[in-house]
Amino acid sequence: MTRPKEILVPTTPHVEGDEDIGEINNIVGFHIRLAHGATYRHFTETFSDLELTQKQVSVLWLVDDHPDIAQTGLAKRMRMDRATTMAIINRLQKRGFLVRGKSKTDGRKQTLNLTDEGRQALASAKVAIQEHEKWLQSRFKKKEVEMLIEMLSRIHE
Amino acid sequence: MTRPKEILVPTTPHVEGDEDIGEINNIVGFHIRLAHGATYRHFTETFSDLELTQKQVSVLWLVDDHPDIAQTGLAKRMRMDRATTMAIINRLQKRGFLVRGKSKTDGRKQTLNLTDEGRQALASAKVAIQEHEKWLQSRFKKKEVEMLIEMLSRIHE
DNA sequence: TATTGTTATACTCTATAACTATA
DNA sequence: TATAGTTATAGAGTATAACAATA
Repeated sequence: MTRPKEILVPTTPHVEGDEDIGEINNIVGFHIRLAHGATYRHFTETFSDLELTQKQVSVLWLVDDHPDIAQTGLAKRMRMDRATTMAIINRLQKRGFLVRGKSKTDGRKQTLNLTDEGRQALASAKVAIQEHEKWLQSRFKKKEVEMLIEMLSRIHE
Repeated sequence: MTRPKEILVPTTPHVEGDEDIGEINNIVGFHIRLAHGATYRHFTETFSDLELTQKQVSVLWLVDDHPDIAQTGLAKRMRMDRATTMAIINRLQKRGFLVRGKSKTDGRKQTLNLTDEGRQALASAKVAIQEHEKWLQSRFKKKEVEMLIEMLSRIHE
């Protein structure tokens, strides 16, 4: 194992010759995971009646915003694999929330659209999302929310 | 379905009487999930040789920092369920990275400690984490990293 | 050749419920 | 009663690989 040449942003003071990368609390990835976990749990509680997951709501929302979107288009926006996208689409289709169609311009592609039931589910979901976001955003000032979104975007864009 | 009374932080201009909560891109939770996904994927690539997940590394790290820690102590620090913690511990034990012992002060509790193999795995993991964090933190100035961690902490604490 | 959708497969994370042992 | 660990179970997300149809 070769010794790393560069140690980036050691937010804790380092003793000369110290090759430790510091405390786990200074690891950004650690906090992203914890924050995601906390958000996930609160979301699940908020949505226990609706029985919709974060992913499923996001997909419904995006399909509603982009009628006739193809699965690959969805996959790109969600930063997901094709196979992963399929799994989620299948579940939503089974519950009658969306329908697959055939693209007129490209025989390989399919179109995705919400059913009336899907639109209704999305409307309920948006009410719950609002509550969920209130829980989340209550920790921040308006400016901070913008900053947080901007910083997170730098990671996933 | 009752109409929500309060609409918190609508970062897009709202038409009078508009009950829509806005664009999905203004939802903090959406960005947390995307950022987590991106981080997760990069982590997985970085750790493909070591065959360790984020959770597993975090557990190794925390056990190393807190010798004789009990599973519930670990669960608290990781914001995890007892059963979820068990599953992860079991995998790490099977690979010989940590050992369970008996607490001398409380018969119900067990102690967790790394084996030499576990310490070696952690050392390798920390090198990879460094690379991973470099990828992550390269998007930010040092001050921004601190801010991001502080804001994420408000969510999971 | 590349893209899109599909299927099969497998692993991790997550949570709930019920059980045992100990405090 | 409450806490700690355990086991069984189940669902969701993630990814890889291989295949068919189309561009």
